[in-house]
Amino acid sequence: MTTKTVIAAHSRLDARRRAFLDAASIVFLEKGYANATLGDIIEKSGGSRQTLYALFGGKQGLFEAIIAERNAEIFRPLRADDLHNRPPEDVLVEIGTRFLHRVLTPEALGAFRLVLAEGPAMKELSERFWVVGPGRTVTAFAGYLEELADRGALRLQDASLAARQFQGMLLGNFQIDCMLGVRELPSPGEVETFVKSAVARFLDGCRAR
Amino acid sequence: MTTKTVIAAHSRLDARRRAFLDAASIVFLEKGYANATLGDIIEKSGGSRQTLYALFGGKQGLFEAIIAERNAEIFRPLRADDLHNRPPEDVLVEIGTRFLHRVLTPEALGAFRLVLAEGPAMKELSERFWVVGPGRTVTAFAGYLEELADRGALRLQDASLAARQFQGMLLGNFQIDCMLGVRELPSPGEVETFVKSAVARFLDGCRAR
DNA sequence: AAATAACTGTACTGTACCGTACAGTACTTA
DNA sequence: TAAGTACTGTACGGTACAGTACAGTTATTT
Repeated sequence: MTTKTVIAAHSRLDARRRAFLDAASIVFLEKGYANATLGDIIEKSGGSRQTLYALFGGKQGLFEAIIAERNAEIFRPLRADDLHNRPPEDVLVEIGTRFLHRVLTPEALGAFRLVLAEGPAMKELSERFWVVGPGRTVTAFAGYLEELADRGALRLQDASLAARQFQGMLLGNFQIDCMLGVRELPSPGEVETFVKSAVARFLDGCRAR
Repeated sequence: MTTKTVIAAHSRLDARRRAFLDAASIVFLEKGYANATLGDIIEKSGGSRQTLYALFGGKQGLFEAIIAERNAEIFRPLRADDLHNRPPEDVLVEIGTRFLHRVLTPEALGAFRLVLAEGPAMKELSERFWVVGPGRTVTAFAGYLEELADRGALRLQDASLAARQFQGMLLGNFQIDCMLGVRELPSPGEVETFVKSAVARFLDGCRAR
């Protein structure tokens, strides 16, 4: 078996894989895990049942694969190289805005809801989700706040606590309201206003006395 | 049919109703809507399938009934009469603590998760949930903040915005982490520390400049 | 062109479970 | 105690769907 064979084989399998993942992503997000049927997914993907089982082992395997992928996409690190020597206000506003724009999309909210719904039944799934998701971002915030505190730009007793408060403030009711479907997604303008206000209040709160 | 008859009949039906609600509550919270079976619930309740259908009309009717009940319980108004002329710090800390203790229970988190999970499939359920739940509490916070602003105790551009930030800060990652099951419920001490810190930061943030 | 790998399509099995029907049993009231 | 009400238990219909078996078809390599 030559290298060429392997590559060709891989690219063919990978194309099928992609088709399944894309189809499953749509169907699961639309109907939820339990109400999504493999028939729906197979039809939409253009593939066959047999191949699905060969690639993912079954419904749950497919589900976990799409959650992992969505997750990597949604929570991939926020680039912040361009913000190096800017004042904390600017940095937090900028990062906060990017964060919210990432999280407040139909796909991200849908993925979150799926994990919440199936969480009790798939424990390690929610753990993996948390580690690369909310856990990672809050750690990143905490790191930056710690740095500010070390430089004396802020007074903090507990950077991790502050980071959790900050992240909560940002997500605030946006996430809940949007997941519940009681409001549409905020416009970029609304996000910006909200973040600026939150950052100002937060930083002033950290500087008082 | 005399009054006595009616009362007696009611109390009998009500006892059955209770048994079903209690059982369903446990089973739904444990397994999620889709994975909970009526068989489980009937067995646990000690009642019969027939009576379940007579009382609730089916699975969804039962589900909505338990969500409504849980909701009324979890989000019943927080009494605050005792806090009348206390300083804002004390009031917010006290109310915030009570709020968190209400929301951070297995039952409340479970109900929340169920509604989030089934939300898209049951639209008006999530709306009703929001109105008496998160919506009501954020409105209450906004009202109080507005009052403080009118008295000049605080400077606020937008009380509703501030209330959403405050509520988000409180729930912060507690709610997410606990719903995902990646941490245990916080101890009363941890809640208190967290709320005090959040309130201090928030109020200082509202007073700066 | 032969051989093999990568699929597709259909059909089937088995099971789980919602909802209904019905016949029977306990409790309540008069 | 008779009449009615409030149930229970079992059994069954119907359906939906995950997973498997297998025979056939198209691409890829040599």
